[in-house]
Amino acid sequence: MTDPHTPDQIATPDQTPENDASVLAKQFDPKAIEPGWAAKWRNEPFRADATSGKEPFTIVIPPPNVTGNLHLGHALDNTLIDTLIRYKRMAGFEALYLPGMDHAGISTQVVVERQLREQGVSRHDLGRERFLDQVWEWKAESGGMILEQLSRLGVSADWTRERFTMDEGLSRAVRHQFVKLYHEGFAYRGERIVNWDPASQTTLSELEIDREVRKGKMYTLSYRLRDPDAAASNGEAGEIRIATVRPETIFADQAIAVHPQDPRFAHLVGQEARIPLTDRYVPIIADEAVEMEFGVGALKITPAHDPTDFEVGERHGLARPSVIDLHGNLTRDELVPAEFQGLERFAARKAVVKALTEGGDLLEEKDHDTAIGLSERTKVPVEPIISEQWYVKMKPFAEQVLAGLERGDMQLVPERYAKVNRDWLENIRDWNISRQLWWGHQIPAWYDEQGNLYVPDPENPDLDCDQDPHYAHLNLRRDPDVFDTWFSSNLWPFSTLGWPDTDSEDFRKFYPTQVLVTGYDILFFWVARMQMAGYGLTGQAPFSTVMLHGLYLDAKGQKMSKSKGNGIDPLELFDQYGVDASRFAFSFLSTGGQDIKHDPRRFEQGRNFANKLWNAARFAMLRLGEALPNLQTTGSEADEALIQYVQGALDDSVGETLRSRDALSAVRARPDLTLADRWILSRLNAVTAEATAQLDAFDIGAAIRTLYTFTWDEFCDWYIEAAKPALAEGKLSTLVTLKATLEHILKLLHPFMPFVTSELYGALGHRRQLAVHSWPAADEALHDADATRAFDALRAAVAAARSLKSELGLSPQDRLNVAVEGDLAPTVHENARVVESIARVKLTGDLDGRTLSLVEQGVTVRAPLEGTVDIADWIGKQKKRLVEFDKQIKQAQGKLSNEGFVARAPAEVIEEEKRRVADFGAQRERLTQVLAQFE
RNA sequence: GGGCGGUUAGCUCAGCGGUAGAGCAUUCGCUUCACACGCGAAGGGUCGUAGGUUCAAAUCCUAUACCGCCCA
Repeated sequence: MTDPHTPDQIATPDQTPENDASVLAKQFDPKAIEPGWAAKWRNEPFRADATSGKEPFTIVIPPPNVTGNLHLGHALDNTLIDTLIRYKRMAGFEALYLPGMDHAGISTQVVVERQLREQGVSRHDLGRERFLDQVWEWKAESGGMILEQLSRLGVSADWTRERFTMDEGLSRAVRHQFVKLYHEGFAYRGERIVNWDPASQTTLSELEIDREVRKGKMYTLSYRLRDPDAAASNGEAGEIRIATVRPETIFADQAIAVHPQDPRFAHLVGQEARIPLTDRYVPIIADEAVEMEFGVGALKITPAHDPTDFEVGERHGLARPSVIDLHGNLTRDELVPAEFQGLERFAARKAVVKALTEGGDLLEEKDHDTAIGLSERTKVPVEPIISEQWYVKMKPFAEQVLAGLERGDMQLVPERYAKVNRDWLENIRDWNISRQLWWGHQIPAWYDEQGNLYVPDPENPDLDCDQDPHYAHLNLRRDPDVFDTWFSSNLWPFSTLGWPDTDSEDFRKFYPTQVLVTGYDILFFWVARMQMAGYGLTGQAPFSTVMLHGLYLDAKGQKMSKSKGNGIDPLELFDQYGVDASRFAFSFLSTGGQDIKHDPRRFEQGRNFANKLWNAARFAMLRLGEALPNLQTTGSEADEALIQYVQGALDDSVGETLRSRDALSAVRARPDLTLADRWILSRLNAVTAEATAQLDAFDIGAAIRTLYTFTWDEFCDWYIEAAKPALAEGKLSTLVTLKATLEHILKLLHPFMPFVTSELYGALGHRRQLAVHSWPAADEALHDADATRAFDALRAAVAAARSLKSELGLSPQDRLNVAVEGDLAPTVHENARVVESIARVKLTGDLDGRTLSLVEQGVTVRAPLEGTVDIADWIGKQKKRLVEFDKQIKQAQGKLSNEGFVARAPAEVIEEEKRRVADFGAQRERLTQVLAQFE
């Protein structure tokens, strides 16, 4: 176990003479720079300008719960959002990242109630008004910590536009929504079976319930038939057997149901049977909802305590008395035998089972896995009860969304979620929007003493009915319930932008938004409801792209949860690896909406990468600093500008000089560019185009992988190494290439790793922060195929020389003499200095005596046979290569001699195969000669 | 019961029709004047299984096994 806070992670500046103030520390220390930038971005927010002429690019934050702490899901969401926002801002859009929070009805009320309980006070002791004061007080003091935590992530949000679902404007939006829905006939009151949470004393929507399979029992009960001679069905004469998992509800039974096609029971339909432990008889009915295979084929129907039974009851006109109260206890209703009255539901089950057993009515008890519903907040099993609630008709809105999806108004990324989205909308059910809570938007509905309903006038929705002069003669009482939390967050993309004032500047400029980024787990909860509200209230899709990412799982692949205690705190990851490293990991891990299994190695990779980038910049600054005093002005204006550009890196009094883009176009035309310069510029162009395309396709993972590989494997490992000789002599065009390429890379990486890139960009002498600079454009003029081919030969020669040194057991310092032959040998010789410097060898014209040779494409590298090489082993390896060459040649020739291939494959693929035959043929030939020496 | 995703090197994962990749781990050599959070060299995979389509399949189709998720 590593202590994340050990001081050995901390850079120690001024340790060596080299580390004077003008030079970067040897190791990147995130802690030294992150707080400054985070504070800057929090205190001087990226304000989006609603009056600018730029094209808008808007993303609204998935509002975190005001009660919450930052968890990895938030960190992932907001990293992806910020990456897109920073990219688009640099690319010239009026980018708006709108932050805010959700009041989170149940969660918040539960938190505050728990605190009160610790003081021995219940919310009822306080009363509604004082309780709400308490909640607001709590919110002001300790709520909303999450946004402070979020700002550590370095998000470039517009904090001047921060919103809360219960602030004034958003509350008004919620009221307008309800009033409109009511008067248009979409919002209605209805008696339905609802999911009741006996712990929090409120109804819950389907989505707020976790289904869990638990071990339970299935009981087979015997109900006596009124006609004792009736033929046996599934038991003895005079009885019917039924199966149930909830024997405590038998007192509310209204019928026994069998399947209409079930031959076992056909003759019993219409008969009556007696409920055990009572004197009450219920009819035997036939209904399609019964599964013949389930249990013993017959079920008791208890409309008040089961959703399916409720529907059966409706079809058959059954009464629906209830025997369980709101606290989950059996009622004191006369239906319930006295001995069971008032018992808690699970205690009641035991007591009823005991009584049934004693009475001989319980025939069988067996293990049965039952799916039960748990309140996702309180974890208590929900109780289906009948209650009058507010509902919204969803079908008409779902149809609008479906039509919109059909038209292509919205794109889902990854695309496969479009089907999930559609399927859910096609099977939509009405939405229970009332909650028996106090914390939330109280429903703007009033009742008079006769129970008549009053809802504000659509012309004046803001006026309470009890303030309305029209109703002055009435004694109105307001509905005590509040709306479901999602009845406000469904408005989030436009309520935050001023709706219902559709003329407001923000609404006109920034709505509809462009992208919505969130986890697929709230596709139904939130995304679909925003879609419906968007079409229903604003007439358009609230966003054009829905980007769904996977769930962040623990290292074992399990969902993180408080109860499991397997949560990983992102703040600790920030402490241990740095924020840039963490953002790197999130981006790197996000591919195609796949779930993400936590892997600390990805964070290490990010930390190492940030350090690599830091050191590349450190190197560049050291070289630029050394070179500067010796840069002689040639009098040429072009040179002068480039010298100033180099100087700008070190002296911020020079300020902005040439922009790196202009430096690139100026330097690319210079005839004295080295091969390495031409190569890296060509690669830079290709990578810029590639990463930009990947970002435009919302493939953030692919983009960071592209940039990581380019920065480390090409820029650091090859370009910097190859540039060292030219830099050592202060060559202007290479100095400029180095600086401009580095700056270009910092820009490309900035959306992903904003801290380290901003810091380094500043260290290079820029006063304006990197975030407000332009996204680099790919420039085809930099493309240089010849340079790529030649540099590849150089790399092959270097790799071969290094390999030889290793085979010969030489230490890196040993200057091995090597000779290079082959078609591309002239290129290698032209760049002898570079090869010698990188591979630490000496190129010689020819070598006497026995040699060890490595054959690569275009070049063969030979070295004197000395040192500790195991010849037999070496020959073995070369023979293996020979076999590999043969295999490749045969494969390619096979294709070329295949008529179908030659006739149908694209020309360039055929060319490629021909080239391979030639290349491998040549290598094979050279290798054969090499091996001949040893025969 | 319906739907979706996954199965690729020891581990965690990219790649998703045209020569099997990364990080970590492993072996060997290096304090080489940016970086040991580093540099260099090397070993390691018949891409779950079985069919099919195609000139060409890790990649497309069908079936199947196992793992996971969603809906009922």
